Amino acid sequence: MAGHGARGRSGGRPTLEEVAARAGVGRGTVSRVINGSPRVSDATRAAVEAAVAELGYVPNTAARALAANRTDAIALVVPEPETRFFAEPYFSDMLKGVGAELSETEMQLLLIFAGSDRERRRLAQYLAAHRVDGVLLVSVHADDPLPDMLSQLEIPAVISGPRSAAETLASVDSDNFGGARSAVEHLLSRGRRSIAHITGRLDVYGAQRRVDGYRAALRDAGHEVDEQLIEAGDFTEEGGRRAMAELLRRRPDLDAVFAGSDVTAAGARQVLREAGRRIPDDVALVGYDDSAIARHMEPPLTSVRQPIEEMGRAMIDLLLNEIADRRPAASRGLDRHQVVLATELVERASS
Amino acid sequence: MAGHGARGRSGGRPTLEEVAARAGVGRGTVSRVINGSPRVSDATRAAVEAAVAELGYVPNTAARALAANRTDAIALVVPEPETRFFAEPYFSDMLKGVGAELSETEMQLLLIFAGSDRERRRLAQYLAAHRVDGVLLVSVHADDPLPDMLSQLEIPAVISGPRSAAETLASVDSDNFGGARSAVEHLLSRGRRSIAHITGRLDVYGAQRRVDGYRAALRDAGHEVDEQLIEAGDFTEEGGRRAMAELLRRRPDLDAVFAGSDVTAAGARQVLREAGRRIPDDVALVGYDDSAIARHMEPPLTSVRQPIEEMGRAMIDLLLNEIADRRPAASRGLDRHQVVLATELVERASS
DNA sequence: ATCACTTGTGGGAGCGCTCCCACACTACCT
DNA sequence: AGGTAGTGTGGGAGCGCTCCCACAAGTGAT
Repeated sequence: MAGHGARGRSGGRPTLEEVAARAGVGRGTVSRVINGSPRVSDATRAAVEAAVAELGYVPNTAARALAANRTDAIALVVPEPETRFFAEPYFSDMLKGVGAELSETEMQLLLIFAGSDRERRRLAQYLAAHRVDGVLLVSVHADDPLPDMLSQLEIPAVISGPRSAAETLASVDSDNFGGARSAVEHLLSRGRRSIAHITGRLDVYGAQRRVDGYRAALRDAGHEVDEQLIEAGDFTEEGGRRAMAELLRRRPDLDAVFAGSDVTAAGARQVLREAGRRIPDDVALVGYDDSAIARHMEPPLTSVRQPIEEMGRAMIDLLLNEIADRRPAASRGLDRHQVVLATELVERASS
Repeated sequence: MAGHGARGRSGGRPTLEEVAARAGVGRGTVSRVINGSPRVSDATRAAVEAAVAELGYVPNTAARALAANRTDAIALVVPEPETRFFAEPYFSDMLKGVGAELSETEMQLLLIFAGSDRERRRLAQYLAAHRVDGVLLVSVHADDPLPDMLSQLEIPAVISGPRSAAETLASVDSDNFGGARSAVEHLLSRGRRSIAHITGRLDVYGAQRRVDGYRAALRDAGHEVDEQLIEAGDFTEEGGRRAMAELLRRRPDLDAVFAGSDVTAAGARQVLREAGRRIPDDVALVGYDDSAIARHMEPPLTSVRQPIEEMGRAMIDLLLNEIADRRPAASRGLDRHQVVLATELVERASS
């Protein structure tokens, strides 16, 4: 017996070779047809396609992956527990964009949660085995080792929300600076003059950019920035309450608040109410994210919308380019791939 | 030059062969160590493991898949659009159980949405290419061609919620019969005598079983079943309203309602209120699913809880067995693999 | 001592592709 | 006529594993 040569014969899935025999051509030619190479005559192509159809041929992915050294799969890595993934519409919107953009291609999307340490180790193993051609990274914290690991393994990756202005990975972001600026400009145009800002977690780059945008809007309008009106929050409701109380103590005369997130705004709103301030009559309130909270708040919250679905699409675009570029040892690091998408101010009754 | 032999050499990932050379053993031996075969001496095993560690060897999945004809991946197929997946806690709970059970193994989980026709076609192609070793099917409609396709392709599959009593696929279900019976027994024990039932969609097997359980509970308690007290619903809120109105018209004296789902119960509750019936004083109400709706209803709804997370775990157990069994052309179809898990009645103020 | 197992090991063959070289042909220039 | 490209095609080699056969060496019963 020659090895295990007969394994899986007899009625198994047809192979390239069998298609070639049926079409009366060579293996290489069938491969070219399957992969859409232009160097095939129309007659031959038709013959091969007929054979493929008759035999119900479907390429063996494992063989292709082995020979071509690629997997035709990319991973969306969520460094959070499943629970948060389902709780936040952010991920669902992002996934929608990613899925839509990917449906044009042959790429398979894998969704990988890496919330626990255990899961992180599994993921590391998984990536080390190069089981995907590229990685989409969402909601990565500043000190996460994941991005560096990906660089080390030379796996193409795109991050949503760069970790800093010096981000080395390809990244997609919304225009935090512009979004914050438009929120403040909106408040100014409504005649507000004493506009406070409750920031997000300042170790998140996007939160820093929002502070920058806040400052820029004021300065561009000829106002000077009063540091007393800026108080650090952390994206949470509790943080919003704390910061609002502090701001109210320091500057009881403030007439507007721009919060770093909708959740923060919800906390601020509560404190404002308790202090007897009416919204928007006494104090105008603007949030960030345009989440469900914003729509359901009383009064409905003006908020800055980020185009999350489009961000997902853009991430796929970038990633597919990275993957394609890598094939013929491309001009790496020449042009940095950073995409920034515009935000939109959604005006509601709170301002 | 011999072919493209040098491709990927120089600093590429180490191969089995290199590990073997380093450890001073043959290829076969390394393979045995990697795959945990017991037929290796302790000394040799240690030497190989050292070499693996030194070289940072990680097996090439594609090569393994090609040689062994398996993929080490299973798919969780959701024949719904992403939106519903995120909206319903059912999926999130199930995923939690599946993930937990799978984390013990080397299997990779793929999440595949097949809501649209386009996505369905892609899925069919995907499955035909045998890109997974097994499939988990959730929330499948009675007339879905997917299960048959899987049988045809001889891909191991487990379905959550059998399509009928004659389900051929391995399946995991909660005890719909017992759940319904315990709900009705509960109402009887509370002194209710005229207990109505709003069914789920009767083309869903689980809904039929609930009706059976309802009947059995009444009969076992020595009551005869009044068909006038059974009205078909469809799991929706609107269906609940319609059915409740009808029941109230037919039997204005009813003093309890067992609804086929919490959502249905919500619809029924609304109609009861409008008819001036107090819950639970005039009419007791029990739902099914123990969803968030149940907890937040006014008054909180007594409901039958299904152990969804455990169902996820059980599905993985079954599927892994199916996959293992299939390898050596096993005794197929002898014992049908049907698991039924117990439900639990969660009593709240509505009954 | 002989036979029969058992245990551990090496390595050939093969999984089904892609890549690339070689080789026909054809077409168009000198 | 000879050269030089360009097109289409066939098929060898190799991707990195697993499977299995062959065989060495040890162990015990006869």
